[in-house]
Amino acid sequence: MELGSNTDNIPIQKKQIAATRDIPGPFLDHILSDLRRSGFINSFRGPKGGHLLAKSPNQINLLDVINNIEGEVASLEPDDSCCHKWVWEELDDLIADKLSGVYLSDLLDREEQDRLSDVPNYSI
Amino acid sequence: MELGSNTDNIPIQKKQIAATRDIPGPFLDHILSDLRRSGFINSFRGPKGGHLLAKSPNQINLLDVINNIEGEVASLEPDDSCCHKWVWEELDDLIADKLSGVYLSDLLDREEQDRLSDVPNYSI
DNA sequence: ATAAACTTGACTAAGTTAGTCATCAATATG
DNA sequence: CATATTGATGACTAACTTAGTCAAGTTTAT
Repeated sequence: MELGSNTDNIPIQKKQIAATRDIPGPFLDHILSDLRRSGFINSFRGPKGGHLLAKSPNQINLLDVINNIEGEVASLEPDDSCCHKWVWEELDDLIADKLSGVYLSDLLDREEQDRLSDVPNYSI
Repeated sequence: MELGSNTDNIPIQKKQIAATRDIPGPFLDHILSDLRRSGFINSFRGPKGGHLLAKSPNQINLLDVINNIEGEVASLEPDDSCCHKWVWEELDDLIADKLSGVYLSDLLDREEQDRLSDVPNYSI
């Protein structure tokens, strides 16, 4: 989200992400590492280093992110003859369909929407 | 499933369920206990005791079973203002919709279907 | 050269799941 | 009415996952 909301091409540093999104720094390392390995972000070392989204937010959907980072949503083995597998397969398909239709840009839009509708109250 | 496939009104014993469905006896105790507490089955003690479904298989759907036994599918607290909650809410609704449409009778039908189509092969 | 940043991997604590095990409670039957 | 058969319950355990911490590195702008 933080990288997606960054419109200029200057890398954003871990410290800023951690502070803004309230994620412990050392844990954020792992998240960034996962995103990097999966090709969602590019990272740059050294002073003035940081992280940039590798694709546009409207080309990144939740199914891709989850599949790449946590392993397949549908974690049933093909040869798994467990009873009633069909229910879980149908459910997996449903979930995959839903998630593949939600893009990072949707999350960003919604966040902006929520921020705007959060009307400040000045009454005493 | 085992209780659902029982058409006469004679209670089925834990031992038979454990053997047919390949579930360790002591673990089955817990499962039966959960089902009993949630009102899905009635249990009878003593010799000739056993377990019976409390409702007809077409009145038991997966959402009810899961909600009663494992707690709500949608385990988000109402006051949880976590970011992007809306995605998970929409997903929860989708899953609940799907599961509420799958009845124990559906599982039983499908199992019977699979059993029948499992054509034995007598070729040498 | 050096300090600011990212990189990696080993470790840990809490929570969940799938069990085991011992003990108790109810009841059909001789 | 004794007793074997069956279910009921709760304390415990092992494996796995998740959300982290921490201590080394490596890279690079200045």
